[in-house]
Amino acid sequence: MTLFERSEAIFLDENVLHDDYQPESLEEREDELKQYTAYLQPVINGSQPRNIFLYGKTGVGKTAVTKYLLHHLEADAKQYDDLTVTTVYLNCEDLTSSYRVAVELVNTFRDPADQISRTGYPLNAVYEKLWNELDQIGGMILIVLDEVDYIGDDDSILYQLPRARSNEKIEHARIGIIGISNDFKYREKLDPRVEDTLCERELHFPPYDAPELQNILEKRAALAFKTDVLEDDVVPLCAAFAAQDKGSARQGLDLLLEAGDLARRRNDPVVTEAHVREAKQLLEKQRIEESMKELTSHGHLTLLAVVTATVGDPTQVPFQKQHLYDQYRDLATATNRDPLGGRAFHNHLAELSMLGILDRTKRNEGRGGGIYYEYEIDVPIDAALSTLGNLHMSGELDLESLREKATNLGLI
DNA sequence: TATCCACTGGAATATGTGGTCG
DNA sequence: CGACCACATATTCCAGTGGATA
Repeated sequence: MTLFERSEAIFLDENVLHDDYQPESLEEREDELKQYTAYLQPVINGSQPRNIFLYGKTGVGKTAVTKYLLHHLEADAKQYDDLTVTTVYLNCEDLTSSYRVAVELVNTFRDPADQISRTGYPLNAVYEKLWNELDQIGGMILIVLDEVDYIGDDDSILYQLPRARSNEKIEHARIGIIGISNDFKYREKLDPRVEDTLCERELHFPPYDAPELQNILEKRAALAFKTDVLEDDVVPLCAAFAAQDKGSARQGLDLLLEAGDLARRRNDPVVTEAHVREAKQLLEKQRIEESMKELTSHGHLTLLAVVTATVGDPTQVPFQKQHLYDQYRDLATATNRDPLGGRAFHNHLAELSMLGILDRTKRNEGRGGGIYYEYEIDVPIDAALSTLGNLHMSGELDLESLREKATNLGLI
């Protein structure tokens, strides 16, 4: 009996739709590409590279264009004997401080057997190690910091790096930084010293509109899918969904991939509009489950408090903090945890709202009422319960009876 | 128009964990 | 081991907030 069998039905090469795929040519970004190339020109000439700052929403090609250009830059530099170009790409999404970024950089340069740990050293010691590594490599070193805005208020690395040479920390290397951010207000938050060095050259990436997205998706779809497996309205629909949301190509590609995968799993011969719509819901659901899993146990209890309150009295549905806090404290005691203070609980509610798991509405009832938020669960209750059920605290809590009650009340 | 409610949200400070180094 | 280090989470404190109401 064959357990695994390669399905030949839908895809030619689904990797083309994945995040890390590097296309041969880039669509719809000619102007940015031209400008960007000009900014990088000094590198080839062997002079001090300019720091470049890119901003634009997620999935508008910032990272793709950067990787594409740096790839070419490294390759084209090989023809000049007196020039070595090294590029480093670093995504800062879980590097929340300059310290972490420095550690990460040192580790990417070092041998896997010779890594340093994320804590323990004084900040200066890590910088020293970093200068050493950079100096050993020498030549032109371009450091890409994707999602720089994740580095919090401590931006010291952003002015240490470009100045390292003039401060005589290093002598054999010239450093250029390319910062990428999807928060264009980030620039204003920067330390002025950082702002004028990091943002020497700027490039703005606007969102794609529907026709542009459609063009991009069509090019990729042609490579990814077999001929005639896509119904005519599939690509336009993916493009439209992505355009009306954020104008992100990433989103459109994910949608296309998921729709294709859905069709393949069902052994459907073609991908239809219905697959796309279903894929959209599936992706959304995955996103939310993902963010629910990453919460701390108090975060989970907070969510559970909202569920409990909702099931307890659905007529009262948007709840005020105090009511939820009472529920939460009962749950915490029931699971032998010390309940958090009110302020911390408030932070958890705020975080859940940011993630789109709770819906938060500001209210002001004036004298006798005051200003407060009302919270309401914004994901299906059974989804919340099943995700919570898969986590560590299952067993300590009677989620089943909650589910039962919710079912009886018609909430599921 | 001044008041007042029920929080909100910033900031300073504390606690606990996981790490280096001599 | 003890002195130090960075960091995530919490706690404590408190100055706003802003519109319905007296």
